[in-house]
Amino acid sequence: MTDAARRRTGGGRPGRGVTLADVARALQVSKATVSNAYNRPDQLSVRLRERILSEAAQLGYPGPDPIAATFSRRRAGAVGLVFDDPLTFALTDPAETLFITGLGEVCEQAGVGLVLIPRGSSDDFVGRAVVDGFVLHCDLDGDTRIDAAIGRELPVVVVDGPARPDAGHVGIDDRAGAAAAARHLIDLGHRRIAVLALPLQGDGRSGLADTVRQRTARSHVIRERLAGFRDELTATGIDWAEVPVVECGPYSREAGRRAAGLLLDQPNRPTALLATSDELAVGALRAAAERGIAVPKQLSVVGFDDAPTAAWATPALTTVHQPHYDKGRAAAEQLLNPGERVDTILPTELVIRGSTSILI
Amino acid sequence: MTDAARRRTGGGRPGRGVTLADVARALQVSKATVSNAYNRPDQLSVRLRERILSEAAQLGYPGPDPIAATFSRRRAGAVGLVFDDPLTFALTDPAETLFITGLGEVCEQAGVGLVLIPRGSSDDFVGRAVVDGFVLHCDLDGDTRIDAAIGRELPVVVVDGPARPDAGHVGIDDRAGAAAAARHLIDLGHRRIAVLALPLQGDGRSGLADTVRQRTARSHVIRERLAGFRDELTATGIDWAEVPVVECGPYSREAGRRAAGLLLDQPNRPTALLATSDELAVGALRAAAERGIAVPKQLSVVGFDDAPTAAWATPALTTVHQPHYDKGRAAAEQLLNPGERVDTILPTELVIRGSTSILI
DNA sequence: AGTTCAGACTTAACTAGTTCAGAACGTTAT
DNA sequence: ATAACGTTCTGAACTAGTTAAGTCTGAACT
Repeated sequence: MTDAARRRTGGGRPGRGVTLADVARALQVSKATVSNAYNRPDQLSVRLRERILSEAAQLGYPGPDPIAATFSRRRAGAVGLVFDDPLTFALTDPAETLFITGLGEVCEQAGVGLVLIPRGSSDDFVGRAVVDGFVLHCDLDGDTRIDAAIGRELPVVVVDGPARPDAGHVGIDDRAGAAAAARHLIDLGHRRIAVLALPLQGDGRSGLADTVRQRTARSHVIRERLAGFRDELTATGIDWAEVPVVECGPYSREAGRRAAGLLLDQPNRPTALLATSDELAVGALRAAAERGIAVPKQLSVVGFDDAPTAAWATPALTTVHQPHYDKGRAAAEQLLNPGERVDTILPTELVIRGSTSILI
Repeated sequence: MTDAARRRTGGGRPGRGVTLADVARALQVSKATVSNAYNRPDQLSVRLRERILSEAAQLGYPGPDPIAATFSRRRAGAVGLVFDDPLTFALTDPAETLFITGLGEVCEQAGVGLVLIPRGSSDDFVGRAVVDGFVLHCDLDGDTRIDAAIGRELPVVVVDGPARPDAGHVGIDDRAGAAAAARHLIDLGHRRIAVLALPLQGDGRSGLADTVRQRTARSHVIRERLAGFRDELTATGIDWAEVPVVECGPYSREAGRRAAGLLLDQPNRPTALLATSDELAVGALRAAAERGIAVPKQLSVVGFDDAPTAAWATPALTTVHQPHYDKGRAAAEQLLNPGERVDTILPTELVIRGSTSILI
């Protein structure tokens, strides 16, 4: 029984499978030629190529093993995507989804795969991922996974996190965006304003966040947005220390609903809410509806993100638009195209819809 | 200048990086020992391990190259996920997102990555992906990517698509679920019913689908759901050929809104809509609201999926619940755990909320 | 003193391809 | 006739680790 024949029977796959070398041997050609038959058809005659392909089929050779090819080429053909949150939370946010879509679309066109890197307990997964580069949608100061990615000596793009000299960066001006939202409410006459904030740390705490906790927030984005709110409110003479900032847990919509509920049940309830994400804001809309509080007549709500849900909410949500989809595209393009490190700051824009109105 | 020193400077990374062999040479130990220092600390003395790790740091060795390690181990540490649609559409559906979440969670716990396989123009990406198995959320008959995946001789699980003898399978009883939805409307007294359907083919067509097109639909799931509707309506004496079935394009919500708009603008408009997904149904709710048609008083709407959006819609959507999250988990578990091929059929359940009522 | 054994480390085989520099050979231009 | 050239194919180096089996050493036990 020949080697090839024994393998073909593969009555339980005990030995390795058929390899490119087997095909080459069977046809008395070199490995290079077989490899070319698959990868560079112009490098051999049509006749020989057909013979090789048919012999391969005969032997049950499934084509060059991608793992070995990756090794030879020293190119994985995939980029890794790292989130702050475990997948469970990350994908529940439509804004994040939109980001991935943009990222995925560029990857798709470039023919590279997208690897969702598991969160795990350590940085291990970043160190072990078979990828040609990383996009880190990581926002927390001192996230060791950013260092781990850069340590791999692969191209790295950090999105929304703090810019670093040794990695590309894509982000928005969170502070200015937030300031525009706050200014809008102030212009409408609101003074009793409360804030719904995404988690400030990675520690799972929620509830009222005092100014110390705000200052020591590890989340770069949230710190910036709170600063934007503060800038405008303070400029209007409102004492920021008196502004309730409620930190919400994961599963934003439900968390926003609960947090808004607490604020709205207070005797001297706010006339407007600033949320650091649309999901929180949509939760707040629900909380208001449950209490018979009319939005925007009795309560104005502003979101942040302009996720697809914002336009579909009832009432449609006034929010700070940021180009999530373009953020994904920009990150992927920066990663896939060689060249100098760049720092892309995309524009934000206040989108006024039906959830805000003049204070009566 | 020694080899190692030259590499350390790496003034433009012209040569390869530092390898495990370099570290071994520098310390006069074997490659095996250096490998063990990283992968099996119990195989060498603590002292030596520390020396190795510190020398590695000194030389700027970033640890064993994952690509080479993958090649040696012949294990990628990742599973591939294949969708029907390009990522652009796939991720816009919250139900799909929930599925990925379940899948991702099991992978995360098992420490394996999740690779989103690009759609591309051919099956190439399936043939070239560096993975240990595939989950195919593929629904279209004759999808060659399923064959390509099975051809790789890796474990494969097909979700929602037609069951195959040579691959695992996870699905629901679409026909029964759809029948329950139709029965519900019939029990409420509705007789003038129209259907909003997800795409029947991969051909991008939309609009009224006649019974021929319904029968020849390549989408297994949609064919089954339509059959479920038909079963119940026909049993009640309604002529199925007279029931308008409108096929909607991608970006379901907007497509559903448009399709529902067409139906509702007709002189003898339906009193109830059956949608094959919640996104379509939510679009229909919007179309009704835009026309001042009260739901559920003047129009009943039933969805399918019970995606998170269903409960948050106004009014909350009556829909057929299916366990997307568990579907994802089941698929991952089946893929990661060796053993016999199994066929998992998960339960569906009609969830009655506020979008349906008795015909007045 | 000899046997046994565990711990620490080495040897060498193995993973399955890709790719570049040439070789062989027929064809075309000078 | 000869040089130049293009096509087709080969040889051999190269990718960077993992791992099973084996060697060596010293200590404990008989």
